[in-house]
Amino acid sequence: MQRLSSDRESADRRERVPAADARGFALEEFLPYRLSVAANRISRLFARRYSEAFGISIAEWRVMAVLGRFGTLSPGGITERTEMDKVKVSRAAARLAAAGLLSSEADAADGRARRFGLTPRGVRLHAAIVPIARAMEAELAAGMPPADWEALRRLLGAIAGHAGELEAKHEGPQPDMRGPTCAGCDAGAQAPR
Amino acid sequence: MQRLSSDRESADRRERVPAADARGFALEEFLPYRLSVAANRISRLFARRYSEAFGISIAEWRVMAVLGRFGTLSPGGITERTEMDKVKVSRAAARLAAAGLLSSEADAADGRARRFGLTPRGVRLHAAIVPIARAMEAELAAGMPPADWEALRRLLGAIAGHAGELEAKHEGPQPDMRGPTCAGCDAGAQAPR
DNA sequence: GCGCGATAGTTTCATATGCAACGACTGTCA
DNA sequence: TGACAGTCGTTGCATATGAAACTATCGCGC
Repeated sequence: MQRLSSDRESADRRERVPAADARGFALEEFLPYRLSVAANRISRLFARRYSEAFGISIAEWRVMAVLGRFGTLSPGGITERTEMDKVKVSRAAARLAAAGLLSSEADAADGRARRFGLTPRGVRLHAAIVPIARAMEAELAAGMPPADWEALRRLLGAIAGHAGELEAKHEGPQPDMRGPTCAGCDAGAQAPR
Repeated sequence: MQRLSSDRESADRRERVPAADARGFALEEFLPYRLSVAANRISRLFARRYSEAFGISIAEWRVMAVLGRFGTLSPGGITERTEMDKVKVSRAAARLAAAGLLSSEADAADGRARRFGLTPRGVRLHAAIVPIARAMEAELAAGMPPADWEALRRLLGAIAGHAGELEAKHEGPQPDMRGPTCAGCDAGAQAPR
C-alpha cells in the first residue's frame, strides 16, 4: 500500500509532487471503472428486455433461473446461488409468488425455512425466457471473436474470485481501518451524506 | 434471434421440449451474470474504502477524478466523461460543493451552464485518493498474470462498446418491441410491480 | 426439558436511483 | 424583436436498495 505524502511542511510541495502524478490519472483507463460501465450498460440492456417482454426484473429472473435449474430451494439457497442480498431475494421471491410464478411452502424439517419452487406457469415463463436470454448473450458475443468471449468469461470469473477474497479479508478482521489510508490526508471535513 | 416455440397446439410439448433445454441453463456460466457479480464485488470494495477513508462515494470520486484531469467542466462535460446519469452528476457535484471540495461558478458564455472545478482542498483530496485507487487496482491485478489483466481491460472496453451500440440501436428506433420476443410466451399476467 | 446463543427470513427505515417535469436560458426564424 | 422550439441543469416523485432490527425457530449444553 503506497504511502501518501503526509508531510505538512510545504503546501506547495504537497500540491505539486503528488498532483503531478495524480493529474495523470485517467478514469477511462481504470479497470474498475471500465468494469462498472460495461456491467451497467449490459444490465440496462437486459433489464429493459426482461421488463418489456415479461414484466420481471433481473433479480426476479435470477431467482427463476436457479429454481428452474435446481428445483426447489430455500431463500438461503437462492441467496447463495444468485449472489444476491438476502433481502433482495426475499422481495423478488415475494413478488414472483404474488404473480403466481412461485410456489412457497413451509419446510417440514425446519420451521424457520421455506421452500420455493416454480409453479407450472413459472416453469413456462422460465422456458420462455431462457432462449431470449441466450439470444441476447449471443448478440453481445457477436461483437468479438469467440476466443475473446471465452477469455472474457474466464477472466471475469477470476477477477470476481479474487475480489471475493479481498472482500472477505477486509470484512473479517478489521485492524487499523482508515489508519494508513487516511493518515495525512488533510482533506478536512468529510463530505456530508 | 432464436425463435422460441410459439406453437400453442401442445402444452406438453411446450413444457417438455424447451424446458429440457431451459433446465440446462446455468446462471453461473452466463456472462452478463458474471460481469454483474464481478462489478458489484469490486464496486463494494472500492466504495467501502473511499467512504471509510475519505467520506465520499464512487460517484463523487468519479467527478473529482475527471475534474482533476480536465480542470473545469460543465455538468454536461462531467456527465459525458464519467458515463453517469446527469442527475447523479448533479447531486454528486452538489454534495462535493457543499463539502468545499468543488468550486462552482456561472458560465459567462452560457447562462444555463455552470463551471465546476476543484478547490485547493479538492485538489489535495484528489491527490490523496489517486495513489489509494491505484494501489487498490494493483491489489486486484495481483490476482492474475499481467497479460490477463491487460486482456481483461481490453475486453471490457470492447464489450462496453458493443453494448453501447446495442443500447443505442434499441433506444432510437423502437419498431415492433415485444413483438417477436413476447409472442407466444403465454406467461399470462405480468408480475405486479 | 429448558434456557439461550445462533440461524432463517422478513420488515423497517434511511438513503440512492432515475424518469419526468420543471424553470432558466439560448439561438433561430419570421 | 419577439415568439418558440430546443438545451442545460435541478428538483419532485416513485421505486430500489441494503443495513439493522425484529420474529420465529433451532439445537446445544446443562
